[in-house]
Amino acid sequence: MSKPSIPQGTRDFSPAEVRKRQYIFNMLKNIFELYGFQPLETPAMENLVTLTGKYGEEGDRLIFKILNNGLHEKKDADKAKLNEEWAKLLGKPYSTPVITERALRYDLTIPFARFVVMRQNDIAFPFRRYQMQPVWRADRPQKGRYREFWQCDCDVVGSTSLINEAELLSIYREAFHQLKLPQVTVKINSRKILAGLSELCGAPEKMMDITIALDKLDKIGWDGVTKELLERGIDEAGIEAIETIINVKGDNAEKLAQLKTIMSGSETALAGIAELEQTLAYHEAISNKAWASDLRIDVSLARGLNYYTGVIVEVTTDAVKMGSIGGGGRYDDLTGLFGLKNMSGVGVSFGIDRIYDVLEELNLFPTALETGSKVLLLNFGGQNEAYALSILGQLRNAGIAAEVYPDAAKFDKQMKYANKRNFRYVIIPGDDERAAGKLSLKNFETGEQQLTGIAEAIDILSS
RNA sequence: GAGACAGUAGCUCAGUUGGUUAGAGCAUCGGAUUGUGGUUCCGAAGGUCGUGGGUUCGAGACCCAUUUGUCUCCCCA
Repeated sequence: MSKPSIPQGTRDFSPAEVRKRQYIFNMLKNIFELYGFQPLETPAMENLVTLTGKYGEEGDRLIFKILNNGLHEKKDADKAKLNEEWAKLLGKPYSTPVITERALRYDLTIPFARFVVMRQNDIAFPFRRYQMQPVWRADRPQKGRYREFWQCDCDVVGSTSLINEAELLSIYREAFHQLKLPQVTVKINSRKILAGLSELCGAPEKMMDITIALDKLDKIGWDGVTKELLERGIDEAGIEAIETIINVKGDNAEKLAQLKTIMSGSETALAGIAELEQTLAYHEAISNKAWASDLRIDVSLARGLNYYTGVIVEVTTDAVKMGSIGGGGRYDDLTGLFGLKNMSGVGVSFGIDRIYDVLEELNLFPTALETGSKVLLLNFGGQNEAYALSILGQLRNAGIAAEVYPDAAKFDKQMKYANKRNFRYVIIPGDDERAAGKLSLKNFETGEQQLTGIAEAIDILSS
């Protein structure tokens, strides 16, 4: 007999783990609702064509494809076709509707864009929605990386106002503040500054190369970035220009002022700088001084996804060695991929599995999360069992979460069960109690026990 | 796609340059104790040592292959 297992990179969530995850989900949901976002859910699977080509070459390889079923029902002609396609498939990274035409959701943004295009006539724009669902990636799992993980996304589509950016920054900072996550940095940058950067170093067509190299600054340092820039065909003068810009120091206002001077030769960069300035001003107006996170302009922030066009954001914590715990940005033409032009959107995503791992590692979950039933009724069988059931019904009618031990097992066994399940009270409805029309109520934290009437017990349990 | 490490009871792990019948803790079940748990004591059950081959008088240990998992690079949340 082989031991059961689950697929690599997936996890079961025990009752205690689910409660902790729900603690995060509920907190985020409340914030999203407070900011006027509406819930949305989309299918676990999408048509493959909806997803392919949206996440870059690397992303396409990481999409989980679903094998068509019902193959046994195919006619002979289809079977021949099938064999032919299989032969092609085995050779190279190739896919065909004969073999697969559906795939598991890779993120929440593309399905959202698809939804917006499909329902464009019903939606009141600007449309603000949040979505908390699992996504799947055929990546190699490692610390903080899973093949099935949840994203909590929050996007506004149909408005170019930077108020949206400012509000999303607030949502991030409010959420991490409420979760009490320490040493959080919300990094902000603009794709337009990166585009301007590539103009200034004389290689506007190399923007992707520059951003990819620059994104690794934290990991490989400036020397490593220099090396990578050279490999990607940036000349010495260009690298020097990049270095000047990267080395801009000071608070956000000081950085912006310096960038304005250094990058005055690029209209694009100046537009990006103005965007950040306005975003920060809006954010200042709606933010709360109590939020502990650091909101910092970081010119080296790049972000992988290629559809971002304006402001980009990424959230990290220095408290634990972990990749980013959230990210997002502005995409001017997301729905254009599905034929709807001039529909700008901006959104952020919370990586709640990583947030969970960080809170767990730092022991930051509230201790009172493990609730569940408050009281267990012991079972003495026969008429006592019937008596216990009548009490059980009365407790539940009074809104008290209660359970009865389903078998007339040994007293000791039932008590041990109550202890292990962390019940706060145990009710002992035995012969004596039943004869008196009362019950024994034992407080499992203090060990105290008292004989009371049912109404009085309900009073105690309700408080 | 590339690399490092690991796989022994349900779980976490010991296991001496290769030497009788492979151990512990926790969990489970039974008993001391058929109305009093969390902190008692006694006992029982539980193993093709991931799989296949090889070296050897002898392999849980050494070698090769394979598989699964963890981690790192790449990329990402």
